[in-house]
Amino acid sequence: MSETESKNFIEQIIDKDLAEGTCDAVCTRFPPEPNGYLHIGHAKSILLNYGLAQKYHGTFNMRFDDTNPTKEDIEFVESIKEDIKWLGADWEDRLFFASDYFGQMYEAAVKLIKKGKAYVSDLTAEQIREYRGTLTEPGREDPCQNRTVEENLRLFEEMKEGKYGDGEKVLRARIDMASPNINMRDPVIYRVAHMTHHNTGDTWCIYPMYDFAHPIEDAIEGITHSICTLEFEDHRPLYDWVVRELEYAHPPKQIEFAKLYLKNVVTGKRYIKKLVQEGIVDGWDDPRLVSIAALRRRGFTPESIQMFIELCGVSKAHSIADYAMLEYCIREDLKAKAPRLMAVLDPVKLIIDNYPEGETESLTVGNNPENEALGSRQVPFGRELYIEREDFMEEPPKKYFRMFPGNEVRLMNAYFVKCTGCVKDEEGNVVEVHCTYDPASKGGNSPDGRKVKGTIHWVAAETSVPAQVRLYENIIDEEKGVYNEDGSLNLNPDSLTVLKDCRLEPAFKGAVSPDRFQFVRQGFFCVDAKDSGPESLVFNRIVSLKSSYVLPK
RNA sequence: AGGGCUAUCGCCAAGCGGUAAGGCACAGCACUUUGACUGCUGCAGUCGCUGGUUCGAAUCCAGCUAGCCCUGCCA
Repeated sequence: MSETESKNFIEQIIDKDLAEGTCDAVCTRFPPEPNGYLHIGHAKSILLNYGLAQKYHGTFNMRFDDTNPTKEDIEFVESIKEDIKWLGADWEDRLFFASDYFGQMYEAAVKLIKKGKAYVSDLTAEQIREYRGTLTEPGREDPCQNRTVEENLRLFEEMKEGKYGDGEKVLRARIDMASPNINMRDPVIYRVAHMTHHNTGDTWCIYPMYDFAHPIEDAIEGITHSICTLEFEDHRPLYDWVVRELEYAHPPKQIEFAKLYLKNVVTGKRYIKKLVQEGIVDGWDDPRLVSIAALRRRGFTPESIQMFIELCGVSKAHSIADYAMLEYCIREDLKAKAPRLMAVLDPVKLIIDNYPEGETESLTVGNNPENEALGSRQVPFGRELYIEREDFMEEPPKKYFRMFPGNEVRLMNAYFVKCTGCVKDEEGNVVEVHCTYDPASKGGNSPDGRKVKGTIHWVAAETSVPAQVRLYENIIDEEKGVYNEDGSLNLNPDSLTVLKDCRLEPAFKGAVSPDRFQFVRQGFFCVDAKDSGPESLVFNRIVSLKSSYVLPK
């Protein structure tokens, strides 16, 4: 970001902290719970935290917030690490697990008990709920809240020793049962859970709650700015309370920002689950979804996602970004760095009547006219080609520059051809377009300097690779939104279109598997990384896919 | 309803008392070996509403309205 650009509100807070000496370096972290796959929303948090550390020459930590063994699975640890690495955020050697701090958290709890700031409660979960009061009525004091320090110490020790079953006892912070902020009404900070933890095994049978654990994790790691999403705003007083009561020398500061939502996209786990069950998508990484893995498979690059997050900005206003912004970013990133090959999605034969029968030739074509560093390739040419069905019109509308009888166009990188007519079947469908070519115009320019207004792409019929092209659209109806009124998913049946009989130039062979492609709106073909590796290809006829013209019936 | 937060163009988003940046989208023109890309142009007389303070308010004050979050031994 250049210096002239304005700073977001978090940067303004950091600047102030630095200026006032509240902290002297910046340390951020990304603390996911390993309970699912990362999606585009997480990318914002990851890139925000990592970006701030970079910008301020500070550090960025990776930390799994694994304080609840009942909800977590080691399975997700690896996929999360992989996704973050792919996105480009580098935690170097700072990979941490909250569970590694269980000992320190236990000591912290003991410290609170000794200060008279925590007590063991015998209340059941249900009773605690009752005693908590409601949004409008204050809570009532816990009957156990006046236990002596010694008794609390003994009971908490016994909790740790495994003397009590799940739910039998909890440790509560003594704050204020009448607080208008429900989080401050003597929150539970430790619970009993006899369960094997993926990291600590059976060492512990008591586990700290998020509100107690998180500020400790941040303080231990020397995090200066603990950035989280808006729903934790109400928890900040408790975060600050923990940090203050534990008397950390350099208290971390919690800052909240608005989550990133994307228009017309499903992120809810239960909905994705439903889609998988119904066979509508083929998993959490289906290209129509927005998990990091799905975006990767669909052909998005890390750079495009970084650009997108940067473009979206950071604020506290609830917002839903337009999918078009994401598409803009991938176009922007790929346009100069991906090779552009020719593919005909809806082929119709083009026959050059004056081209010698049986002859073929090989043309040298640049891989990307905007980037010569990408080199060139040989493309076969011959008498029979395929062109896009919509690049021919028997009776063209005004301002149609492509093939119509009598019109001359350029076959990209090849020759000028003049359309002479077409052949139709008994139903009136065009089956062949005919033309003559100008041998002097090889390479796409005529020595006499005459110009053509249209240039179309093509593939040589004989050597072309038949393919099915899968067109992915987001699965949600743009008009009606993600869910129906009854809460069911609103499905767009056209979210996946398979175009059969597409024709690709031979260079696709080897570069990609010819039967499986993906399509990003406005013309980017991307290899399905799940099958064929991560190269991305730019499809050359962009406008044809926006259907600027109504095709003849 | 108690508490917390938010409200500036269709979508993001600057703005921090001196007279509404920018990007996406959209539209028009020019250019072009793809009608793309690129370039240029246009796109908020007004900042949720109503009052007030001020020479001056999107910015300060008061009141209202709308939306989001909070009553897990989840994070």
